[in-house]
Amino acid sequence: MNSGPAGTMPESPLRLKLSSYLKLTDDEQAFLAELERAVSRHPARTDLLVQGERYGSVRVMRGGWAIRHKALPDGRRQVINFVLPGDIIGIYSNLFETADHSITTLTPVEVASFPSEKILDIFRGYPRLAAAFAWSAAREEAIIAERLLSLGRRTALERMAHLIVELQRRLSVINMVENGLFTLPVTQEILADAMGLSIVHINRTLRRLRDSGLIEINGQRITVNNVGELSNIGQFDDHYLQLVRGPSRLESAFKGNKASAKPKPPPQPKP
Amino acid sequence: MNSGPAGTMPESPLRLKLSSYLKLTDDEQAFLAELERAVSRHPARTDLLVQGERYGSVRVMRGGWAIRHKALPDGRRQVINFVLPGDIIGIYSNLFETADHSITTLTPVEVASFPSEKILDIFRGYPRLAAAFAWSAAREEAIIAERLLSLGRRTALERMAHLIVELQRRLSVINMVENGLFTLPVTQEILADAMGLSIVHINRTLRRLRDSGLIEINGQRITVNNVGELSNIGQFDDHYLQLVRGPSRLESAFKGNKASAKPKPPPQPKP
DNA sequence: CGAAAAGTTGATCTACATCAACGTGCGTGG
DNA sequence: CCACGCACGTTGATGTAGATCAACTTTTCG
Repeated sequence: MNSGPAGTMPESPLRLKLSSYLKLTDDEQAFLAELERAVSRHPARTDLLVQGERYGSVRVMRGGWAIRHKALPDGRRQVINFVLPGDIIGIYSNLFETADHSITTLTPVEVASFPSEKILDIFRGYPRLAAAFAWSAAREEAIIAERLLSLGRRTALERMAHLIVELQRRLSVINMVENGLFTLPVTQEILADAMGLSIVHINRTLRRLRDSGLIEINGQRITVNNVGELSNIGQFDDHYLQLVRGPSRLESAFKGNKASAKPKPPPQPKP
Repeated sequence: MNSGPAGTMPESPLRLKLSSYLKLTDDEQAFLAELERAVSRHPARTDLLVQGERYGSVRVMRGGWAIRHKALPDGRRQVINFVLPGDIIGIYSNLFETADHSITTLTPVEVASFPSEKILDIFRGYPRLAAAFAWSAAREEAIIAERLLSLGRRTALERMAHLIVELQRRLSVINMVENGLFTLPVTQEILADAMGLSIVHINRTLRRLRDSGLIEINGQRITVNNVGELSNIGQFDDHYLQLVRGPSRLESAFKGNKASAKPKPPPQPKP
């Protein structure tokens, strides 16, 4: 691993992702760039964080894939989520003493990190940015909740279909898909641990998807031939991914700026 | 349902919960109380929020039980989490346009709500409180992640054991358990939807736990006779619940206060 | 009190796990 | 440059946790 400010600073996937939610000012972009300045590299199959370990700092994935996973004492393992470029590792769970999960790289990876205390700076000085980070955290939770629905109520075939579509969508946002083709640097064992299935069953399920012509796989390259049908099978509803940028609900609050604080008529819940 | 400022203001479960993370100043407590001022009541089996619907405001559970759940188009349903007193409903997902899940009450419920924009006020004027809220959100995500581990890699018996211990612990923090006895206002159908199992199998699993003397059930009252054994069965590691209050990692940052980076005067302080 | 909701239990079915054996690509060291 | 080893993928045979179906009992509640 190799640390320190990077000489070149290419496009930041995080900025890309946050921009899909909120148009960032120059000031905010500068601050964001500052946060991502300390970059380090790690080879594939490295633990960036180990369950039970103390948190160090907040990490921002700049390139490569990783998984967030939890293990049972007897060795059974569950992959909670895939960590893709632009994802923030433990922005809030950093407030915990120690990690309740591990992060392991799947490919060589480029990670920026900044001390946890800077979160407070964001809160204080950049509330809009803080909201964007919060949005990103909410999105991540939504992804996990959707995965919970998969494991609880979808069949193996549906789960696989759903996962493939989800990854395709998430990667699209950061320009990592071309004509339905993208890299899936993942063994069947990892897929099994992500979907709560056995390796063998993953293999058979992928075979079914391949045989029906919906996807093609060559090594780590996967091509989605028919997103529509795949989405149908997985009962995929992309709402939870927050891909379309509606007019931000907070945009007005940001503009009027004074926000509220006191004078606001008691809200009327329960429509 | 009955809205507006409540005449009496008993102990706030949220304050209780946050206090387990951070000792709140008088000022912060006052602000928190202000946030919880607009209280409304809802009967059992009411939707507080429906998948696909627009978010209204941030809600704080003050009393009663609810579930957060997602449904597939064909009707299959997954309970994502149980919403208990002190839990905040959608603090960050409020930044989404519309909800990707539903919230439904299980019992009569008392809910406080405040407009989403106030989140910005918290960021700006009460960074410590913002951190406490973020901690609470991280804790909720940790609970969901642990549930994902359950559905993916634990057997039915293990899942049930784990869930019972989890609920017992969470309820303990807000003083809702007495000698291992607590109210579980939940049908077996809901348990089934939470554990990704069938009703019948939930029934048999509960029977096994009852027959082995680990728990007793009378209507909606459940008694845990042997937490230790139940924890073993469920491979329960309470780390993710963040129950023990270590010295907050940010405590020092809060004290030294200036934190780091570009010092910006807090633009919008307290009311 | 009567009906619907919730809980219970046995019989049977099945999606997925486990076991086993073999194929295949590839990185490393000789 | 080959070969050996090993991680990974594949496929068939068989086992099983949990689903489904069905019938019945108990509780809840208008």
